[in-house]
Amino acid sequence: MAPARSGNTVFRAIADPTRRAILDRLRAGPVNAGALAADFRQSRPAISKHVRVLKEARLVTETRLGRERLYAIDPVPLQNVAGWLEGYRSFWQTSLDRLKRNLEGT
Amino acid sequence: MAPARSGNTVFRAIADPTRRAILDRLRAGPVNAGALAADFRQSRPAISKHVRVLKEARLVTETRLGRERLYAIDPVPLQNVAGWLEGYRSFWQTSLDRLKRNLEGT
DNA sequence: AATATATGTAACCATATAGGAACATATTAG
DNA sequence: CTAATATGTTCCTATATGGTTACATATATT
Repeated sequence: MAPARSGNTVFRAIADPTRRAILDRLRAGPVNAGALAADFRQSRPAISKHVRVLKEARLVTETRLGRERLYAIDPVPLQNVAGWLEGYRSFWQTSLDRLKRNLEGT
Repeated sequence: MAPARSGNTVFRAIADPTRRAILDRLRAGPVNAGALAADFRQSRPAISKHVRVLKEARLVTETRLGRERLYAIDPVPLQNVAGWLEGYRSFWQTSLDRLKRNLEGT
């Protein structure tokens, strides 16, 4: 497999619905691993591995507090995705315009 | 596996760098399968399968012209991703503000 | 010190994914 | 009709992914 350019890890990280849900959960504020896992139906190790992927993508930061670990969101790498999307914004604009024109009979 | 909510297929589709490259290529205009594959180092079947994933995500449309097939981009499903990102835009704004404040020593 | 708690890691499994070579199908050219 | 062309599909392989249970490690509690 390719060396996983840092850009790609973000796209890969958000590809999984559980990981997106974790990010959504972290938007409400930092939580420790146990509380986070409790919000999901998967096992704690499963969530732990998802968190690891998110950490590798720099989307989640970890703060150790005694035996606990607090996870918090870092949305900055998402700008990568936003940037990529920018290149398509004009396209879907014109797609919508075209649709609108068609609906209006030109 | 989960029933693959239509939203998720888009995230999954753009997770692969080759597929993003295909979309980027299609932004320059529609191409037929052969021309498209010629632009990549992978085999034609490999590209064909990537295109299939993109079609399932409704990101690519196919037009049959005799024995050729023209592929074109349909960026509309990307709005799904853009919409999801919106929920984070304010966050990275404040992240950057915080960084800026720190750099400015306040 | 001994026990309990919080959490990651290892080992293992099933399935998904990406890729290639060979084959099937459809359409156009001669 | 037959050959050539454009393209998808099948089959197979290797690796990645997501998940679980059992185990390891670190920190707190008593």
